[in-house]
Amino acid sequence: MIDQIEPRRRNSGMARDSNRGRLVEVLRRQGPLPRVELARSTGLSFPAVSGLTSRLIAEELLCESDTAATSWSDDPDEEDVNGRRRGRPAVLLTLNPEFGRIIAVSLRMNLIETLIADFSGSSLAQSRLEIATRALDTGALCDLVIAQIDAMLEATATPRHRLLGIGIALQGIVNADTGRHLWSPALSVTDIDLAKPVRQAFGAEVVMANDAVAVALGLCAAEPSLAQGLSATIMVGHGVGMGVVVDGEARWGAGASSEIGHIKLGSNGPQCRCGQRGCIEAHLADYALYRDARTFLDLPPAASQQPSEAQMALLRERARGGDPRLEHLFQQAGRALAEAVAATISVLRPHHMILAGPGLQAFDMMRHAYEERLEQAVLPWLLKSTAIYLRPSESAAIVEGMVRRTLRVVDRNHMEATE
Amino acid sequence: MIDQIEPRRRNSGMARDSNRGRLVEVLRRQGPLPRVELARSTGLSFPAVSGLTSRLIAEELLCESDTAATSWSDDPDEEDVNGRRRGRPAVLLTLNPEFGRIIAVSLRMNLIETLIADFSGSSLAQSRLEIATRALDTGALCDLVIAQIDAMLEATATPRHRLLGIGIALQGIVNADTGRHLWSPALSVTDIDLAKPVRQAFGAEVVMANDAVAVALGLCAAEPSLAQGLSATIMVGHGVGMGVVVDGEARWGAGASSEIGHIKLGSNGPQCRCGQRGCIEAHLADYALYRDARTFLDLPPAASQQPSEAQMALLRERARGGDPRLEHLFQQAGRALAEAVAATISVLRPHHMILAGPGLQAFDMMRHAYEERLEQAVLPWLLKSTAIYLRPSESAAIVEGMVRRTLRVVDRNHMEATE
DNA sequence: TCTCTTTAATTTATTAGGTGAAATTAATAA
DNA sequence: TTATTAATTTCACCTAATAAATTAAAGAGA
Repeated sequence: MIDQIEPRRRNSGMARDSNRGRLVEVLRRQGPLPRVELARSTGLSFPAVSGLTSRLIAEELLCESDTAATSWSDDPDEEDVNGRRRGRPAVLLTLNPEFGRIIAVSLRMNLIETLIADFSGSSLAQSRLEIATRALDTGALCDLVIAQIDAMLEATATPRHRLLGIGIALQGIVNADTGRHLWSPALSVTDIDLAKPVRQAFGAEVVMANDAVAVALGLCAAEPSLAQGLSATIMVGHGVGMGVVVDGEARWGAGASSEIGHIKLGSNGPQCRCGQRGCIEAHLADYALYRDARTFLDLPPAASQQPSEAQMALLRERARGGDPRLEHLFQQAGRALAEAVAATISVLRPHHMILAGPGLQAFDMMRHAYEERLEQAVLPWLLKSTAIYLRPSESAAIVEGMVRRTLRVVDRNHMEATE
Repeated sequence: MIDQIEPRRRNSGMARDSNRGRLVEVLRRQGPLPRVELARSTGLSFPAVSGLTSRLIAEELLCESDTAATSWSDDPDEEDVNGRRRGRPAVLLTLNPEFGRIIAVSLRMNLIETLIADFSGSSLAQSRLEIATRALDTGALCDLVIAQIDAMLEATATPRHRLLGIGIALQGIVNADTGRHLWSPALSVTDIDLAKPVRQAFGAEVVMANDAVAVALGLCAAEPSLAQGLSATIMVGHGVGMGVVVDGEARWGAGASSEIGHIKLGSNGPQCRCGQRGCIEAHLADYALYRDARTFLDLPPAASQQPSEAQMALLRERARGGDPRLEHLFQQAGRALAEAVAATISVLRPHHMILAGPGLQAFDMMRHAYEERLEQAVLPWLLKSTAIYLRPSESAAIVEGMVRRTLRVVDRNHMEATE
């Protein structure tokens, strides 16, 4: 039923695997639960859970949920028709939504999405700003992000001291050690430190992440089966990125994100945005497909090399209309995707391989070439031991995932702060 | 000086991060240390260390080392010329070599190496058996391995109950979940369970690992700087494999080893042993180089497609003699190696990238093509953030690494067993 | 030689945070 | 109303840490 975590008795204090922290983690993952169930899933004794929760309630981190109607048990035998059983009814505990709020920002080519959520992870408000991001310099970008966050705080009447954390997902390359943002196709500036000014402006923890990592976390949070073992999520869209998640967490050597899009398919190939030639991205990303299609097709020019969603939809429509040159283009993209999957499986041997992002809306046209190449490019038994999923997720997955990631960091900080 | 590990106070019992376990781990890594130093590097208090060590000594896991002459401090200011300081002299503690013994076996193409070590990791005896491994069936293989282990026990007068663990490193593919050995170029049989019969024969824990992983662990143990962060070790020899080590441990999603050798360089290429075409291994492994060289050169045939060390030495000698066709072959191998490194860096973004194995004895001839291709194939800033090391290690590294790996498992089992 | 200083290790009292068993509480069923 | 049931809390105790004080073993100096 609910996964029985190995009990870790008689330890304490040390933050992330303190029993306090584990209670919060379980509640975060499995929603409102009564104390008995918390004891079962953490392996702690009832008295321990009782004591810990009463302290957490005193700190206002938890609260007793009055929606006693919702049932937490999966076993229908234990309930009568009203969802009520004999005996003292269980009191459901939840993360107290009023404990504080967090903000998630997704920064992409020509688009800044912002979302504010309460401590339980429910969205309170969100905004979407279309703007020519490549035209911004470092200062303007910071100001813009800060203004967006401010607008969200104001819209939900959130005083600044209630803001617990800010998560920023970026398309591009984030150095996990320094937190600096090295390069992004969405920006003309490079090697900027976005975290620091935002942290100074709000005095809240700022969490940076690659957008593929954010999507990967969002997907793993949504489907518990993906949160077990090693999962690799390839994001196909404006670029081709990858996020790696181990047991539902984005812990990794050097930053959880991979530059899979810049593996080369041959020593000579189409020009990639990165300056090198023959990158997987240069066959598969939307800008590459659109650019190549325009060499033989009459299509409207893309603003700053970046086709809009509408323009990509138009391209797909034309391809489905039966143009053999376009068909060939998408077949090429399918092969490039297969190579990305093959390299990932060969190097990482993940349990789960997830293909996500808007680029997969054209997967029907890539499928044949993709499957054909994949079979040639991966050892059969290796392919067999990896489950491949298609999730042509919409952009909301990024902020969703970023909310989860930010909350996890906020939880940890609080556990460390209160010893 | 000695790296200060974050103290993890007031927890216990739970095996692998119990404080007992951490003491053993520190001693395993840093050799004989006095109690004061143990307290410093674990962050525990003196009384805690005192109590824990006295219990470990009672269990005969530790002992007081009488080699008081050796100095454990790196700071020369704190010592006088004799290596002695004022005050009560420190009593060095060591892992008690007499606590038990372990055996490491390396199973490769036409070669079985076996080594027996005491609990402190010092080698006591070893053997080397050349035999046509591909001629063996499952039963004969098991019998052979068991006989080799028996011979080692006898040679060192080790009673069976003193054998704490057996580590077996195999060239090929090990399924970490089931422990079964799926495929190896050294064997004609597939999907065999070597661990079970050996475990039954000796009643000791059996640890299986890929040979590249064993080498990776051995290298990380030998050079502490490699044990920090994510390190990827590519082994070039009879095949091309990779081992991934995170913070000195071989923990990984699906088994710590990678099938990097079977990433494809193009959709059509030379035939690989695995049955597919264009694998990196088919350009880089010794059998491929030798096979291709024989198409235009008069060389003695290799026994069961596997050239001997002498034959490979001959090939290198001829190539250095200046045959342009051989030069081209090794350049091709250099490019294949560059692609392997490029794919690894792009996917994993490791802190350390180690190139190891006998195949690198020809690296001087591959170097130019390797460096040229590497620069084209990896994003420059990504290449810059990865340190690449050359370690054309000899075969001893495999058993060395396997000893470390086996001892770690044995330590853990003991910690769990004694609560 | 005897004492002082220094450093290592241990003893003692205390504390944090867990445990199991039993008591308490709040509901349904009879 | 009373029995039954299940969730939660109380109580007494236990383990493994800590801090402070003590003991141990050496060199240095009179």
